[in-house]
Amino acid sequence: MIPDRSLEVLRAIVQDYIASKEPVGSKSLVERHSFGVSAATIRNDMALLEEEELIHAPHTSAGRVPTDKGYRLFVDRLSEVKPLNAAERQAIENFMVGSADLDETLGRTVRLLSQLTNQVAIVQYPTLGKASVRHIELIPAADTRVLMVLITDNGRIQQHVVELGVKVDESFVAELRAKLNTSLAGASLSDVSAKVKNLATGMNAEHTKLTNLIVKNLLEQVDANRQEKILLSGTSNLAKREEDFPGSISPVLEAIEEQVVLLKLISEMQAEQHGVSLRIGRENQLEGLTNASVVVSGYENQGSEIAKLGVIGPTRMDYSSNISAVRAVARYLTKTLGN
Amino acid sequence: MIPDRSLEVLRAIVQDYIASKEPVGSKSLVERHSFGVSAATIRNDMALLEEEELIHAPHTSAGRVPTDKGYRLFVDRLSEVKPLNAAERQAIENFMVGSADLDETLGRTVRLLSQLTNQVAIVQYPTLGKASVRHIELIPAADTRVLMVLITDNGRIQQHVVELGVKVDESFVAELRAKLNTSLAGASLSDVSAKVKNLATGMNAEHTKLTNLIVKNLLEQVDANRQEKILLSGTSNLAKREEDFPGSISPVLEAIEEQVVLLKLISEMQAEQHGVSLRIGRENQLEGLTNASVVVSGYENQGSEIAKLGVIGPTRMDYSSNISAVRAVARYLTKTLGN
DNA sequence: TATTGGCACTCAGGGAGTTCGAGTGCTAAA
DNA sequence: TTTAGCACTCGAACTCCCTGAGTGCCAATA
Repeated sequence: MIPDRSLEVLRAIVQDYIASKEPVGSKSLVERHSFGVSAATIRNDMALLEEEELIHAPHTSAGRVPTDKGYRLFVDRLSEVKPLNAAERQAIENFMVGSADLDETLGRTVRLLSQLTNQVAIVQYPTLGKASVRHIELIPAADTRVLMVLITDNGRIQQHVVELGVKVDESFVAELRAKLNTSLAGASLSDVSAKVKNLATGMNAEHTKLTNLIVKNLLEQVDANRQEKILLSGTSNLAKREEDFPGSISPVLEAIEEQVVLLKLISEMQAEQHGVSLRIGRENQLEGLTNASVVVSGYENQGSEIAKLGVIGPTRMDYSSNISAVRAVARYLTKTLGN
Repeated sequence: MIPDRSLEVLRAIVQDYIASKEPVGSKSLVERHSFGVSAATIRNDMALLEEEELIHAPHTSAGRVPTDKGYRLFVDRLSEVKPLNAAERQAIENFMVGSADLDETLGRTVRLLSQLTNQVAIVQYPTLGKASVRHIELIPAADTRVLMVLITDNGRIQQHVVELGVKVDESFVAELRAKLNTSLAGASLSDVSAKVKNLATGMNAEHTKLTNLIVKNLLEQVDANRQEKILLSGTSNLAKREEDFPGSISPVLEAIEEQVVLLKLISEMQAEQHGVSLRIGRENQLEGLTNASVVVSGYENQGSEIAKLGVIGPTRMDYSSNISAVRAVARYLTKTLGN
């Protein structure tokens, strides 16, 4: 395999490159680090690293730049996670304190994360998948419409207007509301479908029709699991790092504006070591994100992971800091939701 | 005042500059437009326009570029609003059809607007100001908490978790819910404060305390009028027009990320002619938006304006098209909400 | 008085040529 | 295996120069 010193050289290259944003050459490397060998030796090591496609020279007479593969090896084997400093911890505490409902908590979280990392932060709303029903509300909203509100035990509230086509009878709505809550309160979302099946038995034709319509909408809403929501913050941080994205930042912005794609991406990411998961450059397999890395971690409520949060930045990012920030914020959010 | 032909020259300069993105000179001007006079005459007119600070030369031997003042005169007096073409109308129809609730409708609207104009689109959520209460829901959410949902007749739903500090009695919550709805249903939001004043009379000490707590939260929510929400879309369009923003697009992105500031800005804008309102460049009086223009229009529900929508782009934008797009989308949204 | 042709002048942008220096790979010696 | 030495490469930065679009002004003209 690759000898130890060569790995040290890789580590040094990644660190210097992140700090200076300039391709790093053998000479400056021996100056800044004490390898105890000469530049020529380092050059041999670099040749080896290039062979392994861990680094790459932009042109003949230039220094080297880590490849995606090089960054990957770096984060997996060469970097240690930087613990947050006191100021950062304090910032987290301050930011999260006193948020009342889910919307506000997540809103604060995403802003916190973008400020902490100076990257684009994303926070996914809790998925309904493992949650259970806390309450269902039916509220006549206009002549022929009913507003259905579904509240789940992870604090999420979904609302949807159901168009019934005919004028609704308030007392019937109240009755249906009671029925739904009796049969569904506490039920896990995956069980809703079964439990609600025979709700209309014993009703007259019109009421059966209405009930089925509402039930259909309820199931849609439960299933609409995939229509997840994402919060974004710190887009302007991308523009500040413009030079890190060859060409233009425009495709990057486009990619992160496509919430559906973004959701798919982070859903696919499974936690690796350190409790975080990351995709580097082309690993994202997304056109616009070839020069971007994504760091995500899951956050939990009641012991089960409900959704993810993370940051997106240039492949040339400070992985140690960002990983620890994402991890810390995920933990704090889990803690906050626990109360 | 400024003679007619000089104004024609200004119009031509604005149009050519928007199309070509190059400073426009006297010669190319006479080539592209039939003024019936020579370039030298046009130069005299241009000197006049420069005197009036309507145009400006980036450097001695370059063509001219409109100033903010020049654009202003152009939109106010020289441009006619381009009607949308059939394809655009069709796009609007297609986009808006079949959206059920407010969230979805506004979400579609903002995406539509950004696609139509190729600019950054913003849509403000309906303000509560002139709305009235349709329904108030109180739902025990955890031992010591109650979820309060406020539904207004403009379709907006606000929710908030109230921490009561003590274990709540479900039947009392139901009773309070009934009371609130009896006294407030149909009441305009500005009347809520008065109508709710004596709600706690006749209750025992603990219930009085709880009631007041909930009422306090309700009023906060009603007052939290200013905590408006804004939807954004098409941020990547900014990056595509990067060259239109001298320096960097970063300050522009920062400005539009500051929702509070943005809200203040568009709230201040009062409709001028054509039913739209616009701010050009420095008229925004916002650091980051000195090279940006904002076009907004109000949309309505039940005959009164409830909020605004619009686009943000470079001062060098196609005002005619953008004004008509904003206006059309605002109308369609009003129509959609009317149903 | 308004318009025009003519003319000298300006200056950003682009291309060509040059230098500079950081960086490389290779080789032969330690 | 490491190192010193050396010839070589090539992007970045600089200078110099030219070009051409554009200007302002003036005297002649309609």
